Amino acid sequence: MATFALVDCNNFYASCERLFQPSLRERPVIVLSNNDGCVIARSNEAKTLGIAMGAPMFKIRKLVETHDIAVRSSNYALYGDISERVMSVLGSSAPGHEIYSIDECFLDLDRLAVPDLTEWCRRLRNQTLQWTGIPVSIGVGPTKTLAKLANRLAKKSAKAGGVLDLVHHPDWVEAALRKTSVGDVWGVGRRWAAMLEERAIVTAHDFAKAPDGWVRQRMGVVGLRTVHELRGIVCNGLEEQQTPRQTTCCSRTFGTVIYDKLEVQDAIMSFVERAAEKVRHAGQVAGAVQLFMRTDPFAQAAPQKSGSGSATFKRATSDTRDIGAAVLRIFDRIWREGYGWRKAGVLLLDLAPDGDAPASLFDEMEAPDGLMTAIDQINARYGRGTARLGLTRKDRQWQMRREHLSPSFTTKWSEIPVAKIG
DNA sequence: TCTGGGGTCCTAGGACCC
DNA sequence: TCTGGGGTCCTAGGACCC
Repeated sequence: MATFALVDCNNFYASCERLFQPSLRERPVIVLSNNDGCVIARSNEAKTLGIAMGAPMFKIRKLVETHDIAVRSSNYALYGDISERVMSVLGSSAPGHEIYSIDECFLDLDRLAVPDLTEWCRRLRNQTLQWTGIPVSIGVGPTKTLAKLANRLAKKSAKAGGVLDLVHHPDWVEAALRKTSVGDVWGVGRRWAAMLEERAIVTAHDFAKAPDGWVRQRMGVVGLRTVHELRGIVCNGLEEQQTPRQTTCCSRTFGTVIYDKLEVQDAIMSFVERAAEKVRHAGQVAGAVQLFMRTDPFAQAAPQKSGSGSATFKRATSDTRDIGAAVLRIFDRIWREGYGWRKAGVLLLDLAPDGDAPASLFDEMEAPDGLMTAIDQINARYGRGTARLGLTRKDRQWQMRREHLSPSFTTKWSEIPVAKIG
């Protein structure tokens, strides 16, 4: 039987924040989304206090003050760095692994010959904690979906000690399925959960028993795969080598509503810079670009509007100037005066590896002038944004709020923590 | 006053072709 | 005027994930 483990970092962002600020270990911690808008990570204590995932900050301010909850703006440079450390510990522990997200990793334990898998998992857990400072939970199952499910239970149950193995305890599977509500199954989101519950399919166990034809019709092949995986039939294998991205996006909600065209243009041009940088870093070029913008959906009284447009490049590119010029044309076309714009974004589409981008037949190849490479090198050395094209102005009113940002402990020399002895 | 950002995959429907 | 089946490609939108 196949044996998958899912290793999941506990409250990952909150754990990262605590890593370099031990004083946070005695306090509940929450981490906020971009713009300090809503809660995206909570320590256990914060969960116990009733802070919901995704709760808007302005609605829980009272709770935060009352319980002296530590608040942090999200710091992805820090989390990405810690994630790499955790993944390298996990990756070297098992015959095969797949980094599934910033805080999750599937392991292939098929070929791992150990007498007691639970014991082995406990040791991996301790080792990860010791080497990286990040606590993890481990679920083991015959499919990825069941490993996920086991992981949830491992995290919730006190006596599991952070590890639950459903492969070597097949008699636990049914109880595990009964204990899990259908909406907590991997692959079942809000919409489908509501649809299923309406039809008295409430637990993962109910779902696993649903007839194939019905599931196929209501939820397509994706839903059917999930049902099969709950029954222990492998539909999703381990994807060891990560496939290159097909799209890259840079979008932001502005710190405030913006009416001024140049102001919006400014923001958009900085998204272009960032998105182009990303694809160059991945060694890719984009075949097309899309721009979108919208007003504030929460400002119900204000007139709502959204706009978008796209352009295809004659020759795929990662040059900020090409992309910027195309986006500017789209922007002029879709801009509407008199609306309070709140969010915009730039998507780069049809990404392909640089080098074998199909040139159009009659296009003379222009040699790259090296400007982009030079800019990237300067920024890699002296920090993002050191060298930029003159596409944007200095005052950036659209910029997001990050009022609770922790230092870049691991990614900036100037902010590295200092240990004083004596 | 204040509600994130960045992805993937699948499906339905339209345009077009033989 | 009306009449068919079968295929591909593309796009928009909807579902999901973290």
